[in-house]
Amino acid sequence: MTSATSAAPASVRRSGTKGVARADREQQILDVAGRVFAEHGFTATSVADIAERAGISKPLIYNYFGSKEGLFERCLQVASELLVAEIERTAQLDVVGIDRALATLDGVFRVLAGRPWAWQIADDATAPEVGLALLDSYRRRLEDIAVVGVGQLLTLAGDHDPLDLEALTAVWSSVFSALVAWWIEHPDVTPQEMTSRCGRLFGAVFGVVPAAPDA
Amino acid sequence: MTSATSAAPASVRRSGTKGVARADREQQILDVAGRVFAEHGFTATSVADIAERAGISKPLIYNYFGSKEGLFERCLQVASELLVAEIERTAQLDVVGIDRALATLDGVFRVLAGRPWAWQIADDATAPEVGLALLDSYRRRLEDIAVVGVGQLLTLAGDHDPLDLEALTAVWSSVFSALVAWWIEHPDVTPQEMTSRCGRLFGAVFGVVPAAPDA
DNA sequence: TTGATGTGACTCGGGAGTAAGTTACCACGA
DNA sequence: TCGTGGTAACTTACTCCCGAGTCACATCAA
Repeated sequence: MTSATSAAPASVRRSGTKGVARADREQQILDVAGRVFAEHGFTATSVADIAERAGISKPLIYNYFGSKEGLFERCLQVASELLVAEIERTAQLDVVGIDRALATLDGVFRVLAGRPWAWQIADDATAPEVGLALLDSYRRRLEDIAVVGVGQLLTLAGDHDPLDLEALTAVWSSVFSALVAWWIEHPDVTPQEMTSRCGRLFGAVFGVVPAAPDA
Repeated sequence: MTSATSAAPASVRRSGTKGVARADREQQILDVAGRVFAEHGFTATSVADIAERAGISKPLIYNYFGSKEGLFERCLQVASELLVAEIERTAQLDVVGIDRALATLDGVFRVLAGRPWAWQIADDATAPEVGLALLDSYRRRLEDIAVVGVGQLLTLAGDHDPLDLEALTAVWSSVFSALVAWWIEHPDVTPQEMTSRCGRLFGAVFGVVPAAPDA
């Protein structure tokens, strides 16, 4: 209708707005960036690659996020808020022991559906200086919660060694990461299926069948 | 004679051999490189950094290893041979279940003493193309062994789901990595202490006290 | 003297970051 | 209903620096 479309260059898009609002575009970039950062790590990821995958140009990223580090920080922030909120919510529930672990896993799987990179991004060994502080506080908050659950288990077993607590907490975090990583490699599996799978595995390992979480 | 050397600086060492044999120097470079690669990942590590930490110059590394990727591959190879040999040795023993897991951990901790990077290097998400094949075959050999042990546990619990086996194997590998990583952050702890710590933790988690390995 | 060990000083490509321009949407007045 | 500016969204085409890889040469043990 509007006249201008008459001799519009059908194939090649040139510069100029595409009618996408800044907020939407930022969201889209964050999603792509999070995925790529999680896959290759901060250093091995190039801004040009993110731009290409997002179907935009590099300067737009700099326009919206200032720098590669700024983009990474925003990704971390998104992931942090998402996960910490969910895990703190689960920690409020009055379940303990294995059932608490399962409930936490279940919540995280639900939150992570569609953006599984949010968990992986915290394990980046190549994160820039500025991100380290954020990363640390983020990890610390998650570990503070894990320590409580793990501590219950160890106390129950009569183990009061603080280093044992520290080590087992690290192990538990790692188990969590491994399950998420496995899930990412099996995209067809739903969060619900993951939770019931974890239930089975916990049962086999601990020799008990935990109560099924409300599915 | 040569004009510039007029005021020959007594302190600064210039070029020329330092009397170190190639084999020794290669070993030294591999050790430094493995450490740095494990810490920062392949991409985030610069050859110049490795050279500086080893107290030599960059071209010597290229002279001995051809390229950054070549150096990385050699590191992988060293780590692979070291660990696969030890784990296959342990797999020959006729212990099963938790005791087998403990025996494996014990052997690996002993092998890793002094070069803990050998385990971490396999988890590099930024590894170059050429290293990927090597990395995969390396991981696969370790996992083939892990699968047997994990399979015993699951079968015992009446779980015959192949995906469960796959997931739990990934978890077990991850537990292994976490314990090694924790150990690296606590350099004072001896391999023997690590093994007994693992025994305690396993006991707490599995609710049984496993037989102590021959220390 | 010869060959192994070793280095200073380069080249060159790739990726972070930038300057300046281009296009489309959207008020607002006539 | 139509221009018409103003501004937000977007790009091309750069600069610049850091790090991989190289070359020619220096030193020393035998």
